[in-house]
Amino acid sequence: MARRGYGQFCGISRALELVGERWTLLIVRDLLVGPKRYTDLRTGLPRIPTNILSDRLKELERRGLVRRRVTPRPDGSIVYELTELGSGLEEVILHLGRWGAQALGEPDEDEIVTTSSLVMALRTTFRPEAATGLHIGYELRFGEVVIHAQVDDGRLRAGPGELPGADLVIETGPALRAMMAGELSPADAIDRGDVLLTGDPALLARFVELFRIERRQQTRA
Amino acid sequence: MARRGYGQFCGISRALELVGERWTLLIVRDLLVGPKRYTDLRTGLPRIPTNILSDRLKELERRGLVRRRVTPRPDGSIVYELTELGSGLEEVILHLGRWGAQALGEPDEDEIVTTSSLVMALRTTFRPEAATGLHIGYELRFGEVVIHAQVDDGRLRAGPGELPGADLVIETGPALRAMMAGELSPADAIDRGDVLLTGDPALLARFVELFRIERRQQTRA
DNA sequence: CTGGATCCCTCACGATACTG
DNA sequence: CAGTATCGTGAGGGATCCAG
Repeated sequence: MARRGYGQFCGISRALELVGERWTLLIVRDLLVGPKRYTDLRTGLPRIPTNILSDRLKELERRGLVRRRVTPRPDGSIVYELTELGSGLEEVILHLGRWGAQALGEPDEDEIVTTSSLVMALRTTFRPEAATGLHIGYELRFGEVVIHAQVDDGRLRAGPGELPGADLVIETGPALRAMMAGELSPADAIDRGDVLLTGDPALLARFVELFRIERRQQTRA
Repeated sequence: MARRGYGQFCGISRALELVGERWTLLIVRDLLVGPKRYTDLRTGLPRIPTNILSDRLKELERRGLVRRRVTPRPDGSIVYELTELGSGLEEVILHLGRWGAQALGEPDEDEIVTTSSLVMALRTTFRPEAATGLHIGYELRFGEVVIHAQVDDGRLRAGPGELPGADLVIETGPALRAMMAGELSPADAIDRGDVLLTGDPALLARFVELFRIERRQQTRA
């Protein structure tokens, strides 16, 4: 997108010149979950052409958002990770995801759910005010994707992989969004067989209070 | 950017499919300041090709972010305004501008400042916590661009045009960013002749407390 | 296997001219 | 004022190939 910039001396323009190109913010989204190798990024973004991924990473590095690092031996592989400047985009991406979630609807048949997108979906929809005093560990299984979310008194730690000793393991699919959007009650979802639980079933109702897709963005606090 | 979408069932992807194309978020930025006619938008975005502006407006309307409205007689002109969905992007854009402002540096010689971009710059950098109990009206003149900012106890109303009876009128240029970023003290700016004041000069120091470009984004509250 | 580079093709975007 | 029409260019898409 920065072929010739926007010609405006403005923070928003500058931001778009830095990360406004196609695919760029999705790469940042995945890197917000943690450092990743080239192949990890390709796996998380199956539709990105390899030359584009290569271009974007080089530009992001040149612009100071991403650092290319060789991990210590013995594996000695290359990982890409966000610099402090790049990490500063977290709030932007969380707000973007919050806004976009209300436009999600049902998944298109060619749309997939990836590990990083699901982790970020939880971070996006988490409501700290609903989590005061709570200590719950969730494991979430969406098709092949397995992630976890540990809620501790208004704080969330969400990441890839399972959570041994989780209070509740939720196996589900597209019904998850419907529940989080308040279009489908947890009870109905269970009845329909849209979710499979292992652990305390009451914690599912709690889950949809903690992670919620708001119908409408609040206009201004 | 949504030629074929990203193929991911994810709020961030969906958001980028809706507003990720080039120029789109700058159009939304301008519309956040208020409804605008086609020509107003062209003036505010001099580098946008007219067919692209036309395309973007049509797509934004089709996607439910923008409404095309004919103003009541006698002028009967056409204005574009944000729907509630479109207005929901305000937080995204404010965060984006906050992040991008730290990468601004000195203006390139072909970069301009527009009315809407300056209004949004103030909204972006406003710190409510620095404004408790204050009641100040500023008029800001940046080249040809004239805008105003009325601060009232933690709230900001910023818009285009002058502010009759302003407590302080600030005439300035690129030095404004340097001051807001803490790279240039208000006193030095006055000494150098980089700003021209009409009103209480002490309110300039207050201004740079109210509107500040942070060096680094806070990583996470 | 990872971490890319290369090639070709298409279509979105850019520049400009023109119209109701 | 509010766009449409036309046409050229280059970024992005897709497949394949290559080096460590």
